[in-house]
Amino acid sequence: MSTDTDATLRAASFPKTSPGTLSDDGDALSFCTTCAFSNACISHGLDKDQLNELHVLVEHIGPFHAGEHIFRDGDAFDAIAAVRSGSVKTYVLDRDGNEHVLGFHLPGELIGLNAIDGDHYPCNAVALDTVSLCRFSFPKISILAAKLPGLQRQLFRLLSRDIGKAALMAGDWTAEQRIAAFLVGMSRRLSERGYSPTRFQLSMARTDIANYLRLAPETVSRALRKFQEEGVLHVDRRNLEILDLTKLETLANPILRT
Amino acid sequence: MSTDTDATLRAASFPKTSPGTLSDDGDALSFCTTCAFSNACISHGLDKDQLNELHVLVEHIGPFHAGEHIFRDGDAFDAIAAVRSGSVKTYVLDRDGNEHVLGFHLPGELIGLNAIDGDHYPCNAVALDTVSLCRFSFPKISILAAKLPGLQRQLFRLLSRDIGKAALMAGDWTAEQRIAAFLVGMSRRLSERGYSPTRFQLSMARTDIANYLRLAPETVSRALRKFQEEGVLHVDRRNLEILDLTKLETLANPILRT
DNA sequence: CGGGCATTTGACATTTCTCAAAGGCAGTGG
DNA sequence: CCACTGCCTTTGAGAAATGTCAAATGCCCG
Repeated sequence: MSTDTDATLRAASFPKTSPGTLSDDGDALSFCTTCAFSNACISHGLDKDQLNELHVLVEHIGPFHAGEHIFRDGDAFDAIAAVRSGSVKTYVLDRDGNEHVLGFHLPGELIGLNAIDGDHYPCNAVALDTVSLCRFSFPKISILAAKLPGLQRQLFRLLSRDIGKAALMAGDWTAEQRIAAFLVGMSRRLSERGYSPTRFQLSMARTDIANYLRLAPETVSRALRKFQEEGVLHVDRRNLEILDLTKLETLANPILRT
Repeated sequence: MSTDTDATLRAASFPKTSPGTLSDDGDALSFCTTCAFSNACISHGLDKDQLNELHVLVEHIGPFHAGEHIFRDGDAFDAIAAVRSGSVKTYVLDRDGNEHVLGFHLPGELIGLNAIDGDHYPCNAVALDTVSLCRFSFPKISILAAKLPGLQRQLFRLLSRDIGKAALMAGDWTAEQRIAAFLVGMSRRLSERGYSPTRFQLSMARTDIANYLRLAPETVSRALRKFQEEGVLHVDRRNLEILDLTKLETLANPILRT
């Protein structure tokens, strides 16, 4: 279960902030360079004027600090958000109180897509480190989407993509395959954002990785050690260096289907 | 791996059929009573005229016979479809040729939603028994969705819902919990369509159930026998009678989160 | 009636989990 | 600056669930 260092921030944070936050960093368009959603919209038929219409819907919110919740299971839904910086974990608690990690969200990725069906978020979202977000009011973006076919299409695509992604980890794979797929996935997602595909720092605890992959933390630990012994990986606490990406990709192949 | 009793039907079937098929059964609106999608649209703000605009996009296709493919991994995507009758299995083959069942689709449910992101279907869809479908051209329905906020919203909701559903089975649950959740799910989905929640016939083989739940067929068999010995279930080949739905729901509780 | 599958059973193998404990890094307070 | 405390992580040994393999059974359909 996640700790919440300052629960009082929660109510004040995700719900609307003052309009001023939009230009807090002095450049309302700056998120374009860090927000894959916005970028994708450009490449899917939105021109500059249309993109501006999208921009006025955006609120920059945060920062959230590690352990702070962005939203909680049951909170009223009215916005999706793109991660600008930091990383976010989404999870649910089952009725026995057990945590189930649904995913990790890196810069450029959207959170809250699974809330569109319903009036409430169906999961919790917590910051793993210092997190800034772009908030998109969903009612407003829906109205805009009706006017801008490119935006509508992009939203459909993003939703559709997540359906496929969720099925990814669902197969019955060995612990090593799962972990390889996780590492390859992190590598690819980070490199898309301009980070090194081979050297990076994990923002989540081993227990979170294990929970996400449906393994015991001990199994994750042992597999990482084995990868290190085989020269595939260099592990130093949360700092990773992938020494043989090809080997990991081969292991992860059947999962990633790429 | 699925057999395809008549591969030649494939190319001719899912792609457009003659417009005449819309009224083949003499009642262009008849699918409303069997298609949850259409029903949901009504209850989400579409009036009769708007629904008619939706109807002209619809083509009734089929029937497909057991083993026939509705579409295949890699086929060009341009339509989603609602199951009118029968049931459909979706699956992928990994590069080692192993089948992975993604889901089963009963009357009223949509297939092809995970294809919207991309120009090709990312999986195969095969009829498990005799199947009729309503085909919705996706480009056309997108255009209509831009005009009808209720339809757009409904599409967003359906996509979002599938993201959540995919995460459902992803947890690490015991064989009994998985099978209980599967049975409860079937029961609920069938009763939504007006069938008995306690007596029904499975349209899929044990191996498909096992594959879907990521269990060995033997494990499914043993679990069903155990349920029968406990008086929870009566099993006769593919005919099931649920004797103690409450017990199954209790087992499935943490998975279904209901 | 016979062939081909799907399903069930039993015995056994193996992966992964569980439990218990030690090690190590980080932040706190003296 | 150092010791302390707490949490995350790693290790090891044993247990349990599930998978694998092989074979028998029974159903469906030609």
